[in-house]
Amino acid sequence: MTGTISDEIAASLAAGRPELVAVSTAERVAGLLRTRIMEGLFPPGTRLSEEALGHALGVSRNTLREAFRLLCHERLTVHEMNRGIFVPKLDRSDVSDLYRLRRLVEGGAARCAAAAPPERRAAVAAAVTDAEDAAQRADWLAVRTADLHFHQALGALAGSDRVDELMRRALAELRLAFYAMTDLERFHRPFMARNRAIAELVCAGRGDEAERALTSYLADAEDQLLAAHEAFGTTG
Amino acid sequence: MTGTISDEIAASLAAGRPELVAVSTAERVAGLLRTRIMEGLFPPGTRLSEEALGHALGVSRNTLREAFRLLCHERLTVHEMNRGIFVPKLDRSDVSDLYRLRRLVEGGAARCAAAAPPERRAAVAAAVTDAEDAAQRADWLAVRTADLHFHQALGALAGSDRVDELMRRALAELRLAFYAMTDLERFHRPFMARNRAIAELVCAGRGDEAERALTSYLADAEDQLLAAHEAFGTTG
DNA sequence: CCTTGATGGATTGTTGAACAACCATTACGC
DNA sequence: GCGTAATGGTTGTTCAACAATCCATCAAGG
Repeated sequence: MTGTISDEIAASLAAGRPELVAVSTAERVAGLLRTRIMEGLFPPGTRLSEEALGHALGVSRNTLREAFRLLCHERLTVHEMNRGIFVPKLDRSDVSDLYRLRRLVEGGAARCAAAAPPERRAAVAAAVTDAEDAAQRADWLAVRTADLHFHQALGALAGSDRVDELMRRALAELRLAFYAMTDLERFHRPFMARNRAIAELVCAGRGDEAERALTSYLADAEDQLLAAHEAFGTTG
Repeated sequence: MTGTISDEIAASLAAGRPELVAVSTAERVAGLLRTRIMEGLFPPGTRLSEEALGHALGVSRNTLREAFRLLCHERLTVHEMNRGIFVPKLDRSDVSDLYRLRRLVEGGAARCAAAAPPERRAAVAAAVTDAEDAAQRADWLAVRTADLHFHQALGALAGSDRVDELMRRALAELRLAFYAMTDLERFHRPFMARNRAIAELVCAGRGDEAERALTSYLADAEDQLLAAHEAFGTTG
Protein backbone atom coordinates (compact mmCIF):
# COMPACT_ATOMS: atom_id res chain seq x y z
CA MET A 1 0.00 0.00 0.00
CA THR A 2 2.67 2.49 -0.95
CA GLY A 3 1.55 6.09 -1.07
CA THR A 4 -1.17 5.58 1.51
CA ILE A 5 -1.65 7.72 4.58
CA SER A 6 -0.43 5.78 7.57
CA ASP A 7 -2.36 5.83 10.81
CA GLU A 8 0.39 7.76 12.53
CA ILE A 9 0.44 10.45 9.90
CA ALA A 10 -3.32 10.64 9.99
CA ALA A 11 -3.21 11.06 13.73
CA SER A 12 -0.61 13.81 13.55
CA LEU A 13 -2.71 15.61 10.97
CA ALA A 14 -5.81 15.28 13.09
CA ALA A 15 -3.90 16.89 15.92
CA GLY A 16 -3.54 20.04 13.83
CA ARG A 17 -7.24 20.20 13.10
CA PRO A 18 -8.01 23.08 15.45
CA GLU A 19 -5.92 25.33 13.20
CA LEU A 20 -8.21 24.98 10.26
CA VAL A 21 -11.64 25.30 11.77
CA ALA A 22 -13.23 28.19 10.00
CA VAL A 23 -13.89 31.01 12.40
CA SER A 24 -16.82 33.35 12.06
CA THR A 25 -16.53 37.09 11.83
CA ALA A 26 -18.12 37.47 15.22
CA GLU A 27 -15.44 35.34 16.82
CA ARG A 28 -12.68 37.22 15.10
CA VAL A 29 -14.17 40.48 16.29
CA ALA A 30 -14.43 39.05 19.81
CA GLY A 31 -10.80 37.97 19.66
CA LEU A 32 -9.69 41.41 18.59
CA LEU A 33 -11.67 43.14 21.29
CA ARG A 34 -10.49 40.62 23.86
CA THR A 35 -6.85 41.50 23.36
CA ARG A 36 -7.62 45.21 23.30
CA ILE A 37 -9.52 45.00 26.55
CA MET A 38 -6.84 42.92 28.24
CA GLU A 39 -4.18 45.34 27.03
CA GLY A 40 -6.08 48.06 28.77
CA LEU A 41 -6.98 50.03 25.66
CA PHE A 42 -10.47 50.45 27.05
CA PRO A 43 -10.28 51.49 30.69
CA PRO A 44 -12.74 49.83 33.06
CA GLY A 45 -16.06 51.58 32.87
CA THR A 46 -15.80 52.37 29.17
CA ARG A 47 -18.97 51.89 27.21
CA LEU A 48 -18.52 50.05 23.94
CA SER A 49 -20.98 51.68 21.58
CA GLU A 50 -22.47 49.33 19.03
CA GLU A 51 -22.62 51.86 16.28
CA ALA A 52 -19.21 53.40 16.84
CA LEU A 53 -17.40 50.08 17.14
CA GLY A 54 -19.33 48.47 14.35
CA HIS A 55 -18.42 51.32 12.08
CA ALA A 56 -14.78 51.30 13.20
CA LEU A 57 -14.42 47.57 12.62
CA GLY A 58 -16.50 47.47 9.49
CA VAL A 59 -18.99 44.91 10.74
CA SER A 60 -22.72 45.14 11.17
CA ARG A 61 -24.40 45.75 14.48
CA ASN A 62 -25.77 42.21 14.60
CA THR A 63 -22.36 40.63 14.14
CA LEU A 64 -20.90 42.94 16.74
CA ARG A 65 -23.63 42.01 19.16
CA GLU A 66 -22.78 38.34 18.70
CA ALA A 67 -19.18 39.18 19.57
CA PHE A 68 -20.32 41.06 22.66
CA ARG A 69 -22.28 38.03 23.84
CA LEU A 70 -19.10 35.99 23.71
CA LEU A 71 -17.12 38.54 25.67
CA CYS A 72 -19.86 38.96 28.24
CA HIS A 73 -19.83 35.26 28.93
CA GLU A 74 -16.11 35.52 29.65
CA ARG A 75 -16.83 38.45 31.96
CA LEU A 76 -14.55 40.65 29.89
CA THR A 77 -17.53 42.88 29.29
CA VAL A 78 -20.78 43.35 31.12
CA HIS A 79 -24.14 43.88 29.57
CA GLU A 80 -26.61 46.29 31.10
CA MET A 81 -30.04 45.93 29.57
CA ASN A 82 -31.00 48.84 27.35
CA ARG A 83 -27.81 50.60 28.31
CA GLY A 84 -25.16 48.74 26.41
CA ILE A 85 -21.88 46.94 26.84
CA PHE A 86 -19.30 48.12 29.36
CA VAL A 87 -15.80 47.16 30.36
CA PRO A 88 -16.35 46.05 33.96
CA LYS A 89 -14.86 47.75 36.95
CA LEU A 90 -13.72 44.97 39.23
CA ASP A 91 -14.32 45.80 42.85
CA ARG A 92 -12.64 44.28 45.85
CA SER A 93 -15.14 41.47 46.16
CA ASP A 94 -14.44 40.50 42.55
CA VAL A 95 -10.72 40.33 43.24
CA SER A 96 -11.29 38.22 46.33
CA ASP A 97 -13.62 35.95 44.44
CA LEU A 98 -11.13 35.46 41.65
CA TYR A 99 -8.43 34.56 44.12
CA ARG A 100 -10.70 32.12 45.90
CA LEU A 101 -11.25 30.45 42.57
CA ARG A 102 -7.55 30.44 41.80
CA ARG A 103 -6.58 28.98 45.15
CA LEU A 104 -9.08 26.22 44.60
CA VAL A 105 -8.18 25.38 41.03
CA GLU A 106 -4.46 26.09 40.92
CA GLY A 107 -3.97 24.55 44.31
CA GLY A 108 -5.84 21.43 43.39
CA ALA A 109 -3.97 21.18 40.12
CA ALA A 110 -0.63 21.60 41.86
CA ARG A 111 -1.47 18.62 44.04
CA CYS A 112 -1.68 16.57 40.86
CA ALA A 113 1.97 17.33 40.10
CA ALA A 114 3.19 13.80 40.73
CA ALA A 115 0.55 12.34 38.44
CA ALA A 116 1.14 14.83 35.64
CA PRO A 117 3.31 13.87 32.68
CA PRO A 118 6.85 15.30 32.68
CA GLU A 119 6.28 17.68 29.79
CA ARG A 120 3.51 19.45 31.66
CA ARG A 121 5.74 19.87 34.67
CA ALA A 122 8.50 21.13 32.41
CA ALA A 123 6.10 23.73 31.01
CA VAL A 124 5.73 25.18 34.50
CA ALA A 125 9.46 25.55 34.86
CA ALA A 126 9.77 26.95 31.35
CA ALA A 127 7.33 29.75 32.14
CA VAL A 128 9.39 30.68 35.17
CA THR A 129 12.52 30.76 33.05
CA ASP A 130 10.77 33.03 30.56
CA ALA A 131 9.88 35.38 33.37
CA GLU A 132 13.43 35.43 34.64
CA ASP A 133 14.78 36.19 31.17
CA ALA A 134 12.31 39.02 30.78
CA ALA A 135 13.30 40.39 34.18
CA GLN A 136 16.91 40.37 33.07
CA ARG A 137 15.86 42.60 30.18
CA ALA A 138 13.78 44.70 32.60
CA ASP A 139 10.77 43.98 30.41
CA TRP A 140 8.22 43.82 33.18
CA LEU A 141 5.27 43.57 30.88
CA ALA A 142 6.78 40.37 29.50
CA VAL A 143 7.31 39.23 33.07
CA ARG A 144 3.63 39.65 33.72
CA THR A 145 2.75 37.66 30.61
CA ALA A 146 5.16 34.89 31.58
CA ASP A 147 3.73 34.91 35.07
CA LEU A 148 0.26 34.32 33.69
CA HIS A 149 1.66 31.51 31.55
CA PHE A 150 3.14 30.06 34.70
CA HIS A 151 -0.24 29.93 36.36
CA GLN A 152 -1.86 28.61 33.21
CA ALA A 153 0.72 25.83 33.22
CA LEU A 154 -0.04 25.10 36.85
CA GLY A 155 -3.69 24.69 36.00
CA ALA A 156 -2.76 22.39 33.14
CA LEU A 157 -1.32 19.92 35.65
CA ALA A 158 -4.90 18.83 36.24
CA GLY A 159 -4.91 17.44 32.71
CA SER A 160 -8.38 18.71 31.88
CA ASP A 161 -9.37 20.77 28.86
CA ARG A 162 -12.16 22.33 30.85
CA VAL A 163 -9.82 23.36 33.63
CA ASP A 164 -7.51 24.87 31.02
CA GLU A 165 -10.33 26.93 29.61
CA LEU A 166 -11.43 27.95 33.07
CA MET A 167 -7.94 29.18 33.85
CA ARG A 168 -7.73 31.12 30.60
CA ARG A 169 -10.90 32.97 31.43
CA ALA A 170 -10.02 33.60 35.04
CA LEU A 171 -6.62 34.99 34.16
CA ALA A 172 -8.07 37.14 31.38
CA GLU A 173 -10.53 38.59 33.84
CA LEU A 174 -7.76 39.11 36.34
CA ARG A 175 -5.92 41.29 33.84
CA LEU A 176 -8.73 43.79 34.33
CA ALA A 177 -7.88 43.90 38.00
CA PHE A 178 -4.23 44.49 37.17
CA TYR A 179 -5.28 47.76 35.65
CA ALA A 180 -4.88 49.29 39.09
CA MET A 181 -1.32 48.01 39.41
CA THR A 182 0.86 50.67 37.89
CA ASP A 183 4.27 49.67 39.24
CA LEU A 184 4.83 46.34 37.53
CA GLU A 185 8.29 45.70 38.87
CA ARG A 186 7.43 46.27 42.49
CA PHE A 187 4.54 43.84 42.21
CA HIS A 188 6.19 41.07 40.25
CA ARG A 189 9.80 41.01 41.41
CA PRO A 190 9.16 39.65 44.90
CA PHE A 191 7.15 36.77 43.49
CA MET A 192 9.73 35.52 41.04
CA ALA A 193 11.77 33.55 43.56
CA ARG A 194 8.58 32.01 44.88
CA ASN A 195 7.57 31.06 41.35
CA ARG A 196 10.88 29.29 40.93
CA ALA A 197 10.48 27.44 44.20
CA ILE A 198 7.00 26.29 43.31
CA ALA A 199 8.14 25.16 39.88
CA GLU A 200 10.88 23.05 41.42
CA LEU A 201 8.46 21.45 43.84
CA VAL A 202 6.18 20.66 40.94
CA CYS A 203 8.97 19.16 38.85
CA ALA A 204 9.99 17.04 41.82
CA GLY A 205 6.45 15.76 42.06
CA ARG A 206 5.99 17.17 45.55
CA GLY A 207 2.46 18.34 44.92
CA ASP A 208 1.31 18.89 48.48
CA GLU A 209 4.21 21.18 49.26
CA ALA A 210 3.72 23.02 46.01
CA GLU A 211 0.11 23.60 46.91
CA ARG A 212 0.99 25.01 50.31
CA ALA A 213 3.55 27.36 48.82
CA LEU A 214 1.08 28.40 46.14
CA THR A 215 -1.70 29.08 48.62
CA SER A 216 0.34 31.53 50.64
CA TYR A 217 1.67 33.01 47.40
CA LEU A 218 -1.82 33.71 46.13
CA ALA A 219 -2.94 35.09 49.47
CA ASP A 220 -0.11 37.61 49.40
CA ALA A 221 -0.78 38.55 45.80
CA GLU A 222 -4.42 39.09 46.64
CA ASP A 223 -3.53 41.37 49.51
CA GLN A 224 -1.33 43.48 47.30
CA LEU A 225 -3.97 43.76 44.61
CA LEU A 226 -6.58 44.72 47.16
CA ALA A 227 -4.27 47.35 48.57
CA ALA A 228 -3.65 48.74 45.11
CA HIS A 229 -7.39 48.90 44.50
CA GLU A 230 -7.81 50.69 47.79
CA ALA A 231 -5.27 53.29 46.78
CA PHE A 232 -6.60 53.57 43.25
CA GLY A 233 -10.13 54.18 44.45
CA THR A 234 -12.63 51.71 43.09
CA THR A 235 -15.72 53.72 43.68
CA GLY A 236 -18.19 52.07 41.34
CA MET B 1 -34.52 63.80 58.85
CA THR B 2 -37.66 61.82 59.48
CA GLY B 3 -38.95 59.90 56.49
CA THR B 4 -35.57 59.60 54.85
CA ILE B 5 -34.11 56.38 53.51
CA SER B 6 -31.49 55.16 55.92
CA ASP B 7 -28.29 53.58 54.75
CA GLU B 8 -29.36 50.21 56.09
CA ILE B 9 -32.62 50.26 54.21
CA ALA B 10 -30.86 51.36 51.09
CA ALA B 11 -28.47 48.47 51.45
CA SER B 12 -31.26 45.96 51.91
CA LEU B 13 -32.99 47.30 48.85
CA ALA B 14 -29.80 47.10 46.84
CA ALA B 15 -29.55 43.45 47.84
CA GLY B 16 -32.80 42.78 46.03
CA ARG B 17 -31.59 44.39 42.87
CA PRO B 18 -31.01 41.16 40.95
CA GLU B 19 -34.76 40.58 40.95
CA LEU B 20 -35.47 43.54 38.78
CA VAL B 21 -32.86 43.26 36.10
CA ALA B 22 -34.73 43.13 32.85
CA VAL B 23 -33.85 40.10 30.79
CA SER B 24 -33.61 40.16 27.05
CA THR B 25 -35.55 37.90 24.71
CA ALA B 26 -32.39 36.12 23.71
CA GLU B 27 -31.68 35.20 27.32
CA ARG B 28 -35.21 33.99 27.87
CA VAL B 29 -34.97 31.86 24.76
CA ALA B 30 -31.64 30.50 25.96
CA GLY B 31 -33.18 29.68 29.32
CA LEU B 32 -36.04 27.83 27.72
CA LEU B 33 -33.78 25.84 25.43
CA ARG B 34 -31.42 25.13 28.31
CA THR B 35 -34.08 23.34 30.33
CA ARG B 36 -35.33 21.48 27.29
CA ILE B 37 -31.88 20.26 26.43
CA MET B 38 -31.14 19.22 30.00
CA GLU B 39 -34.47 17.42 30.19
CA GLY B 40 -33.40 15.41 27.18
CA LEU B 41 -36.07 16.73 24.83
CA PHE B 42 -33.39 17.07 22.17
CA PRO B 43 -31.30 13.90 22.10
CA PRO B 44 -27.54 14.37 21.67
CA GLY B 45 -26.73 14.86 18.04
CA THR B 46 -29.92 16.77 17.23
CA ARG B 47 -29.48 19.72 14.98
CA LEU B 48 -31.27 22.83 16.14
CA SER B 49 -32.45 24.48 12.95
CA GLU B 50 -32.51 28.25 13.12
CA GLU B 51 -35.55 28.64 10.98
CA ALA B 52 -37.59 25.86 12.55
CA LEU B 53 -36.86 26.90 16.12
CA GLY B 54 -37.22 30.58 15.40
CA HIS B 55 -40.61 29.96 13.91
CA ALA B 56 -41.67 27.66 16.74
CA LEU B 57 -40.66 30.16 19.40
CA GLY B 58 -41.82 33.21 17.54
CA VAL B 59 -38.48 34.99 17.55
CA SER B 60 -36.34 36.18 14.72
CA ARG B 61 -33.27 34.36 13.49
CA ASN B 62 -30.96 37.02 14.84
CA THR B 63 -32.38 36.79 18.32
CA LEU B 64 -32.23 33.02 18.21
CA ARG B 65 -28.62 33.14 17.14
CA GLU B 66 -27.80 35.29 20.15
CA ALA B 67 -29.41 32.64 22.34
CA PHE B 68 -27.36 29.93 20.65
CA ARG B 69 -24.16 31.81 21.38
CA LEU B 70 -25.02 31.75 25.06
CA LEU B 71 -25.73 28.02 25.06
CA CYS B 72 -22.59 27.24 23.08
CA HIS B 73 -20.49 28.99 25.66
CA GLU B 74 -22.02 26.75 28.30
CA ARG B 75 -21.23 23.75 26.10
CA LEU B 76 -24.91 22.81 26.05
CA THR B 77 -24.76 23.16 22.29
CA VAL B 78 -21.90 23.04 19.84
CA HIS B 79 -21.50 25.20 16.82
CA GLU B 80 -20.14 23.79 13.59
CA MET B 81 -19.31 26.49 11.14
CA ASN B 82 -21.67 26.66 8.19
CA ARG B 83 -23.43 23.54 9.47
CA GLY B 84 -25.40 24.80 12.41
CA ILE B 85 -26.03 24.21 16.07
CA PHE B 86 -26.06 20.69 17.52
CA VAL B 87 -26.75 19.10 20.86
CA PRO B 88 -23.36 17.59 21.66
CA LYS B 89 -22.70 13.92 21.99
CA LEU B 90 -20.41 13.56 24.96
CA ASP B 91 -17.79 10.89 24.42
CA ARG B 92 -15.83 9.09 27.05
CA SER B 93 -13.07 11.68 27.15
CA ASP B 94 -15.66 14.36 27.85
CA VAL B 95 -17.04 12.38 30.75
CA SER B 96 -13.56 11.83 32.16
CA ASP B 97 -12.73 15.49 31.72
CA LEU B 98 -15.87 16.56 33.52
CA TYR B 99 -15.10 14.28 36.43
CA ARG B 100 -11.54 15.53 36.62
CA LEU B 101 -12.97 19.02 36.90
CA ARG B 102 -15.48 17.92 39.51
CA ARG B 103 -12.91 16.14 41.64
CA LEU B 104 -10.80 19.26 41.59
CA VAL B 105 -13.52 21.77 42.34
CA GLU B 106 -15.86 19.81 44.58
CA GLY B 107 -12.96 18.23 46.41
CA GLY B 108 -11.30 21.56 47.00
CA ALA B 109 -14.57 23.08 48.11
CA ALA B 110 -15.22 20.21 50.51
CA ARG B 111 -11.91 20.91 52.16
CA CYS B 112 -13.23 24.37 52.97
CA ALA B 113 -16.04 22.83 55.04
CA ALA B 114 -14.68 24.01 58.37
CA ALA B 115 -14.35 27.57 57.12
CA ALA B 116 -17.79 27.69 55.53
CA PRO B 117 -20.68 29.33 57.38
CA PRO B 118 -23.15 26.92 59.00
CA GLU B 119 -26.01 27.68 56.63
CA ARG B 120 -23.96 26.55 53.65
CA ARG B 121 -23.10 23.31 55.39
CA ALA B 122 -26.76 22.86 56.27
CA ALA B 123 -27.65 23.28 52.60
CA VAL B 124 -25.53 20.23 51.80
CA ALA B 125 -27.40 18.13 54.33
CA ALA B 126 -30.74 19.51 53.16
CA ALA B 127 -30.09 18.35 49.61
CA VAL B 128 -29.34 14.87 50.89
CA THR B 129 -32.59 14.87 52.85
CA ASP B 130 -34.47 15.93 49.74
CA ALA B 131 -32.97 13.02 47.85
CA GLU B 132 -33.93 10.61 50.60
CA ASP B 133 -37.50 11.88 50.62
CA ALA B 134 -37.73 11.50 46.87
CA ALA B 135 -36.34 7.98 47.08
CA GLN B 136 -39.06 7.14 49.61
CA ARG B 137 -41.58 8.18 46.98
CA ALA B 138 -39.64 6.19 44.38
CA ASP B 139 -39.34 9.41 42.36
CA TRP B 140 -35.89 8.79 40.97
CA LEU B 141 -35.91 11.76 38.68
CA ALA B 142 -36.34 13.95 41.75
CA VAL B 143 -33.52 12.01 43.37
CA ARG B 144 -31.27 12.94 40.48
CA THR B 145 -32.23 16.59 40.77
CA ALA B 146 -31.60 16.57 44.51
CA ASP B 147 -28.28 14.85 43.91
CA LEU B 148 -27.21 17.63 41.58
CA HIS B 149 -28.29 20.15 44.21
CA PHE B 150 -26.13 18.27 46.67
CA HIS B 151 -23.08 18.70 44.50
CA GLN B 152 -23.97 22.30 43.81
CA ALA B 153 -24.11 22.85 47.56
CA LEU B 154 -20.74 21.20 47.95
CA GLY B 155 -19.25 23.61 45.44
CA ALA B 156 -20.85 26.50 47.29
CA LEU B 157 -18.70 25.68 50.32
CA ALA B 158 -15.91 27.51 48.51
CA GLY B 159 -17.87 30.72 48.97
CA SER B 160 -17.21 32.01 45.49
CA ASP B 161 -19.78 33.21 42.99
CA ARG B 162 -17.55 32.15 40.15
CA VAL B 163 -17.20 28.66 41.54
CA ASP B 164 -20.98 28.49 41.89
CA GLU B 165 -21.43 29.41 38.26
CA LEU B 166 -18.75 26.96 37.21
CA MET B 167 -20.55 24.18 39.06
CA ARG B 168 -23.87 25.12 37.51
CA ARG B 169 -22.42 24.80 34.05
CA ALA B 170 -20.50 21.63 34.72
CA LEU B 171 -23.55 19.90 36.16
CA ALA B 172 -25.74 21.09 33.32
CA GLU B 173 -23.28 19.63 30.87
CA LEU B 174 -23.13 16.45 32.85
CA ARG B 175 -26.85 16.01 32.41
CA LEU B 176 -26.11 15.40 28.76
CA ALA B 177 -23.91 12.50 29.78
CA PHE B 178 -26.69 11.13 31.97
CA TYR B 179 -28.68 10.61 28.80
CA ALA B 180 -27.04 7.22 28.49
CA MET B 181 -28.10 6.22 32.00
CA THR B 182 -31.51 4.69 31.61
CA ASP B 183 -31.90 2.93 34.94
CA LEU B 184 -32.01 5.82 37.36
CA GLU B 185 -32.58 3.80 40.49
CA ARG B 186 -29.72 1.41 39.93
CA PHE B 187 -27.35 4.31 39.42
CA HIS B 188 -28.44 6.59 42.22
CA ARG B 189 -29.46 4.28 45.04
CA PRO B 190 -25.98 3.04 45.95
CA PHE B 191 -24.71 6.60 46.23
CA MET B 192 -27.31 7.85 48.65
CA ALA B 193 -25.69 6.47 51.77
CA ARG B 194 -22.39 7.91 50.65
CA ASN B 195 -24.02 11.29 50.08
CA ARG B 196 -25.31 11.19 53.63
CA ALA B 197 -21.90 10.29 55.00
CA ILE B 198 -20.22 13.10 53.12
CA ALA B 199 -22.85 15.58 54.27
CA GLU B 200 -22.24 14.63 57.88
CA LEU B 201 -18.51 15.02 57.52
CA VAL B 202 -19.09 18.43 55.99
CA CYS B 203 -21.43 19.51 58.76
CA ALA B 204 -18.87 18.36 61.31
CA GLY B 205 -16.27 20.52 59.61
CA ARG B 206 -14.09 17.54 58.79
CA GLY B 207 -13.21 18.79 55.34
CA ASP B 208 -10.23 16.57 54.58
CA GLU B 209 -12.18 13.41 55.28
CA ALA B 210 -15.11 14.70 53.27
CA GLU B 211 -12.80 15.29 50.34
CA ARG B 212 -11.38 11.79 50.47
CA ALA B 213 -14.84 10.26 50.58
CA LEU B 214 -15.95 12.49 47.74
CA THR B 215 -12.97 11.63 45.57
CA SER B 216 -13.63 7.93 45.67
CA TYR B 217 -17.34 8.62 45.24
CA LEU B 218 -16.73 10.57 42.07
CA ALA B 219 -14.30 7.99 40.75
CA ASP B 220 -16.94 5.28 41.12
CA ALA B 221 -19.63 7.42 39.54
CA GLU B 222 -17.32 8.12 36.62
CA ASP B 223 -16.68 4.41 36.12
CA GLN B 224 -20.37 3.68 36.03
CA LEU B 225 -21.06 6.46 33.57
CA LEU B 226 -18.25 5.32 31.34
CA ALA B 227 -19.57 1.77 31.44
CA ALA B 228 -23.03 2.99 30.52
CA HIS B 229 -21.58 4.92 27.61
CA GLU B 230 -19.75 1.81 26.51
CA ALA B 231 -22.95 -0.17 26.50
CA PHE B 232 -24.95 2.58 24.89
CA GLY B 233 -22.48 2.94 22.07
CA THR B 234 -21.11 6.43 21.67
CA THR B 235 -20.05 6.11 18.09
CA GLY B 236 -19.93 9.67 16.84
C1' DC C 1 -33.82 75.83 46.54
C1' DC C 2 -35.23 71.42 45.98
C1' DT C 3 -38.24 68.11 44.19
C1' DT C 4 -41.33 66.42 40.78
C1' DG C 5 -42.97 65.78 36.10
C1' DA C 6 -42.62 66.20 31.23
C1' DT C 7 -40.01 66.59 26.72
C1' DG C 8 -36.74 65.18 23.31
C1' DG C 9 -32.64 62.96 21.57
C1' DA C 10 -29.79 59.08 21.49
C1' DT C 11 -28.98 54.20 22.02
C1' DT C 12 -30.31 49.70 22.34
C1' DG C 13 -33.71 45.56 21.41
C1' DT C 14 -35.84 43.13 17.86
C1' DT C 15 -37.56 42.10 13.52
C1' DG C 16 -37.74 40.90 8.51
C1' DA C 17 -35.72 40.53 4.24
C1' DA C 18 -32.02 40.00 1.26
C1' DC C 19 -27.79 38.07 -0.67
C1' DA C 20 -23.46 35.48 -0.51
C1' DA C 21 -21.06 31.47 1.07
C1' DC C 22 -21.09 26.97 2.12
C1' DC C 23 -22.31 21.94 2.84
C1' DA C 24 -24.48 17.66 1.56
C1' DT C 25 -26.55 15.13 -1.86
C1' DT C 26 -27.97 13.97 -6.27
C1' DA C 27 -27.29 13.17 -11.00
C1' DC C 28 -24.21 12.72 -14.69
C1' DG C 29 -20.32 11.18 -17.66
C1' DC C 30 -16.47 8.16 -18.12
C1' DG D 1 -17.34 2.18 -9.53
C1' DC D 2 -15.31 6.77 -9.36
C1' DG D 3 -14.63 11.55 -9.92
C1' DT D 4 -17.16 15.73 -11.24
C1' DA D 5 -20.67 19.10 -11.81
C1' DA D 6 -25.22 20.79 -10.79
C1' DT D 7 -28.76 21.45 -7.15
C1' DG D 8 -31.30 22.56 -2.93
C1' DG D 9 -31.23 23.88 1.55
C1' DT D 10 -28.91 25.97 5.46
C1' DT D 11 -26.12 29.16 7.57
C1' DG D 12 -23.22 33.78 7.69
C1' DT D 13 -23.70 38.54 7.33
C1' DT D 14 -25.55 42.86 6.29
C1' DC D 15 -29.00 46.43 6.06
C1' DA D 16 -32.95 49.19 7.20
C1' DA D 17 -36.66 50.00 10.05
C1' DC D 18 -39.44 50.47 14.25
C1' DA D 19 -40.43 50.01 19.23
C1' DA D 20 -38.75 50.36 23.83
C1' DT D 21 -35.81 52.26 26.98
C1' DC D 22 -32.64 55.37 29.17
C1' DC D 23 -30.50 59.90 30.03
C1' DA D 24 -30.15 64.71 30.27
C1' DT D 25 -32.52 68.85 30.17
C1' DC D 26 -35.81 71.96 31.37
C1' DA D 27 -40.37 73.71 33.20
C1' DA D 28 -43.61 73.85 36.92
C1' DG D 29 -44.76 73.66 41.68
C1' DG D 30 -44.28 73.88 46.67
